[in-house]
Amino acid sequence: MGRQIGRAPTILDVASEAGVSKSTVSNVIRGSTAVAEATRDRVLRAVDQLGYRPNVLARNLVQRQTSVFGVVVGDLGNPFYAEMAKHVEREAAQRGFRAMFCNTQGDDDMVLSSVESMLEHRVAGLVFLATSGDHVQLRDSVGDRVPTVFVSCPSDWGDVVCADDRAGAEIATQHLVELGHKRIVYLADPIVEDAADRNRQSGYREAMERARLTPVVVHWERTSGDLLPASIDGKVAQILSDGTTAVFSSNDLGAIELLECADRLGVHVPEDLSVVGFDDVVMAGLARISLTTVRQPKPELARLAVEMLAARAGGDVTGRPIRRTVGVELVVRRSTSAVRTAV
Amino acid sequence: MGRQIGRAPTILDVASEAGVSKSTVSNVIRGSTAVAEATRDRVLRAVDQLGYRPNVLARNLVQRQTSVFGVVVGDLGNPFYAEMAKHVEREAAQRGFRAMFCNTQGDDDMVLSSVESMLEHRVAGLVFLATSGDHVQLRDSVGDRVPTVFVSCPSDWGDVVCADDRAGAEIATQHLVELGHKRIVYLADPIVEDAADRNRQSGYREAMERARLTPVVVHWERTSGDLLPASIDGKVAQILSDGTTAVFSSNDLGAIELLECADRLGVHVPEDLSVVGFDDVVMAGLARISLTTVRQPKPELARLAVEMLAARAGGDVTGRPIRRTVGVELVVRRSTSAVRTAV
DNA sequence: GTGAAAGCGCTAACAC
DNA sequence: GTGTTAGCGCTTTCAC
Repeated sequence: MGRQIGRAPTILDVASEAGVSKSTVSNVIRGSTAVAEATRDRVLRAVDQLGYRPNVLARNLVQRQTSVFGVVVGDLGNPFYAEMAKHVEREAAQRGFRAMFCNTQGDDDMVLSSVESMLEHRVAGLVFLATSGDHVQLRDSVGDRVPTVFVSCPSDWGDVVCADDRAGAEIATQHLVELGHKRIVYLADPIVEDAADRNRQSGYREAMERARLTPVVVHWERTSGDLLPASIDGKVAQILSDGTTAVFSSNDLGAIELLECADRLGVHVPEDLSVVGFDDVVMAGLARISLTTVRQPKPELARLAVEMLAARAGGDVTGRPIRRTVGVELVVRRSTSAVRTAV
Repeated sequence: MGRQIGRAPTILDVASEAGVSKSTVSNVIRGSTAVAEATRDRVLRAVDQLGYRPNVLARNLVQRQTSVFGVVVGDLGNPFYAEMAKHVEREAAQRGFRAMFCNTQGDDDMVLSSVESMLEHRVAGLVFLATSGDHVQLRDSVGDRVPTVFVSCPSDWGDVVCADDRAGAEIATQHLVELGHKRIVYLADPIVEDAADRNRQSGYREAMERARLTPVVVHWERTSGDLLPASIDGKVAQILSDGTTAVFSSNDLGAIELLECADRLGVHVPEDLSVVGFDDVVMAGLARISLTTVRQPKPELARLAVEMLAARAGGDVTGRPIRRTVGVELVVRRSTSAVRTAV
């Protein structure tokens, strides 16, 4: 008899409707082995008529693998991550993969539980988008069961695709040095993943030391992921009061917040203070922001990461973790200028 | 004996390891019916030792339903959508649902194929985040098999959760009217979903007519989703040349781009031109942008949408589509001011 | 309280 | 070419 109403039609319903066996239907659906023209037509008609849609779950169960990537992202509210997330999804889709997202708000426990859930969903791969997490515990939980790629956040395990943080920081600092700045502060935004921050810091230090200048690292404090209120003005005022004429922020968001502070404090950028960021989010290019920054090639990062994952998922690549670094470039805008000669 | 190596352990492996039947293991995992304390411990130990992780696919297959929502979003590069996406994911996670995202770039075909794929994955519900698509065709393809909610984009089918577009546009326009502006242009950004745009336009028209002013609607042209190059300066110059002193943009991104244009053209905001946006993206609050705008309550929109979907998925709500409208408020910043008295 | 057995919707040999 | 069959890993009656 007919199938139960209210239930999605199955391959069996199609089979009986078309008067063939379910394997034949299966063959047709997968565009597989030679099926007689006439049979295929009958099946297709039945599919159409019943509004049949293959159940991916069942397929994945028997094939023992899905075509879904799990993407763990710190904060979609941060334009850099949002832009990266978009590119990752696009690249994945182009290769026939869907993307499951988890926004962890930078909470380590959330990272762990999200990953757990994704593994239970048997994702074909895991993408970490700039997640700072306890990598040891994470590694334990992921094991080597599923291909994993860290994007824009160097890790000591799993594949890594990241920008050349060290070189980027170096050219950014060098840019400030060449403008004649002596007292250049490195402003560390806690949102930036630790390992990435270390690399950027080391690039900064290198450039500073080469110029025989003293590195000064200041840590930005954040209570949440949002833009900060005026409460940090004091801290910034202090930084500026001791002769600092330039700041290199570990990311654009921090730099933009600094710009806000400076405006509030009546400090002119770039006349009194030069500011350089890192990332080159879209916002940085707005005329009113016009932030000099180090551009990360977002589409390329995403492409390489997904390519890697797809290759591993398909078994085309196996073995030891692969680490790819892509170049960055300095985008000079109007937040930096030559240091003002002392009066 | 022993399970095959290289394969994830199954409930059966756990069963034999613990010396019980698989149903017992199943009972333990689901924290279900009374299981003897001792048995539970043995099972748990085995789970731990084997690193067993339940296969959600198998569970979903037999239960005939997943706990994954499909989220269709136009462009994660647009901060408003990115912020909404984040909230939707958070709300879903809190209720035990995962989120599968598709970024459609505003391409109708992409919407359709994304939805198709998500339905094949048997998502428990569908969220449309401001997707302008062919709703008729979409409806055909979704049918009434899966709960669907449109967020911030009114639709004639499915549940709808959206801001009060009409009222928002009205207060925005009213604000400009009260500031003494006579020639107020409505700038329509094509990114904004059609139905939402219509509502905003109608609010604008109403306020204009009440003030006995002539509505003027100008359509923004976009070649891609990105911020526009200087190529639109001409068009904007033209708008401004005919005595326009205020513009109400159908969204913040358009308003911010207008700000850019104005800067380039040497038009001062708000002295020469007042600008109001719609959405209140984070960027709008930056001191350097300081855009007067209509705030959409993003967290609330997301919460209501997910609540709705979860209720439908759980069968707690059935029947005709429900439409919820949430209030908006005008956030006055520094992009608007009283019209300058003619010299 | 625990186990046996029958599926969930599909794929993938393997016969015919 | 097409049909038969045996699972994929789990839940869920229903006996014991």
